[in-house]
Amino acid sequence: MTTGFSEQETIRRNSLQELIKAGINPYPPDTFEVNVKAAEIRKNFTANCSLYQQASMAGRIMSRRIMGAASFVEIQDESGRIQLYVKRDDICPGEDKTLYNTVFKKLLDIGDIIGVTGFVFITQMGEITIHVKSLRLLSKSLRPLPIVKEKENTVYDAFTDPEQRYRQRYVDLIVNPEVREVFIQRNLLINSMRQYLASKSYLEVETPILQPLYGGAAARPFKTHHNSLDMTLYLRIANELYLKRLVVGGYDGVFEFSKDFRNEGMDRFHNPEFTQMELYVAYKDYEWMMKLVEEMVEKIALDLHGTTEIKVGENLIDFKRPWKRFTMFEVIQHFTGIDIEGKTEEELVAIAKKLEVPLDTTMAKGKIIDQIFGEKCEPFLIQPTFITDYPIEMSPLAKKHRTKDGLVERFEAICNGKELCNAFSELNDPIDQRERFELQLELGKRGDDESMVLDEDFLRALEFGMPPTAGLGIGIDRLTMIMTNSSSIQDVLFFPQMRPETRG
RNA sequence: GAUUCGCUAGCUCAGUAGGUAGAGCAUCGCCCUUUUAAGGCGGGGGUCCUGGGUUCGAAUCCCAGGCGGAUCACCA
Repeated sequence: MTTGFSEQETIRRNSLQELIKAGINPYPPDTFEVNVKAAEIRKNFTANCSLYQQASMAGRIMSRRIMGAASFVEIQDESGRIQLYVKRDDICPGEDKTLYNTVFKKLLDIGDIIGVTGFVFITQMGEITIHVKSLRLLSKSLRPLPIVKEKENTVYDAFTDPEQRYRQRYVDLIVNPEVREVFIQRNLLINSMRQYLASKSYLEVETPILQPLYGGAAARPFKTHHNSLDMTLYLRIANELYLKRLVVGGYDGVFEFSKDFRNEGMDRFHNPEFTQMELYVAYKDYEWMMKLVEEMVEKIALDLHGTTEIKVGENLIDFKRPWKRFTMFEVIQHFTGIDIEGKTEEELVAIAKKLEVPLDTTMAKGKIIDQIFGEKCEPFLIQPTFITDYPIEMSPLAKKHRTKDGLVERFEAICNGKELCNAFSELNDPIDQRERFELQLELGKRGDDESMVLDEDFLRALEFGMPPTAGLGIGIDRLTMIMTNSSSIQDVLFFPQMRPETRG
């Protein structure tokens, strides 16, 4: 054979032809009536009960134990696995035993999707099982599945190669049930958050992903081109500036679950596309927003786990309100013993050097402080903690602090050593905003390739007047990682970004 | 991008002075009508990631490249 198929693939393709010859459509077009799921049976069925005498269910064959004229098969549907008992004389009541002897035993394989009807009973070994009365092929599988076995909570031959798991997520989902669970949790999390926001009567909106100017965050963008307009467009790095335009427009509470794109390095916390939820509420400030974040995240933990305490790696993280709060200066003093308040740029450089915090020449005062915080404080903040009052230089969209010179009304929540969200009292003074953009342009000239660009239309919107507004951005992938105890962002994305597959 | 580890059958892995490859499961054949990592007997299956080099001979040693993981740098 010069087909390029493996032995097992060839055998399955031959079986497919045999099925067709036997008059069986391996991919039948009609519906199969399912009246119960595996988990439902396993949950409700007890010895001698009269439930599920006419069970009809469909799923994928995951294992087979053939004992001559009777067989045990495990099939898996969306809800889990259940055992089938397939007896020759039951599925072949007449003289013709072809369905069992040939079709079932020879032509069906692990991985095939079948539909069965029968009654539920419990075997001598105590396993809840469907005694099959009829069996039908619903879809033939042409590739061998990895066979994962388990006994006494030990898993054998687990499908673990991360490259294959991420590239062929469908296989990962079939054979690794805990993976499926992570994405169910992700969906519950998003639903919980959406429900919380909807209950406050905020409006869920959609804003452009393709933007002529990228803004709202400090990051490098992806660049693309629109043919008809013959213009450069950028994939959004944040939705902040568009959402604020909507607040100018008169919506007092808007939020968006958004895919954002940043053209930067990848590691276990970063994928080029990721999901954020951004929220803007008029007539509120960052103090108010902290309360909202605590309440919302606590609710999510309760909705997902029924408790505020979540095990993440070695740590037990408690989302119970209220969370600890420190100002940026306080937390730096706490971890380094140095009070950096009121220090000049030169003094800060010296302090960073003393603390062995690496700097580069493009870093101005704000970035140096952020760097010290990132090196010396952030990794050690395990329990959810609000850090407040950031230097103005690193927050060009935040409002100046009402009492503290040189600072803005901003907070981040840190959890498990990583930023969970970022929020501030939004800058709504258009004159100040223009000056801040101009400062960013200066930083750009100095070599900071993440500095923001000036958005004239956004300034025009602000000039019409934006109410005082509190804004929030919260990383959905990061929050999902914490809530599902996942150590890599790739484990909470169905299809993490990968280089193209190569074949030698 | 840097450092480091890995890449051998469908899956998980072994391969030990360099002598042209092995196990378990899966697969194929036979036996077995309540088994469960079913069992018994027998069989097949591999561009050893790719390309060079050293050598009589390379999965194994050397060089270059590909892909992935981990750590670091930038960032959420």
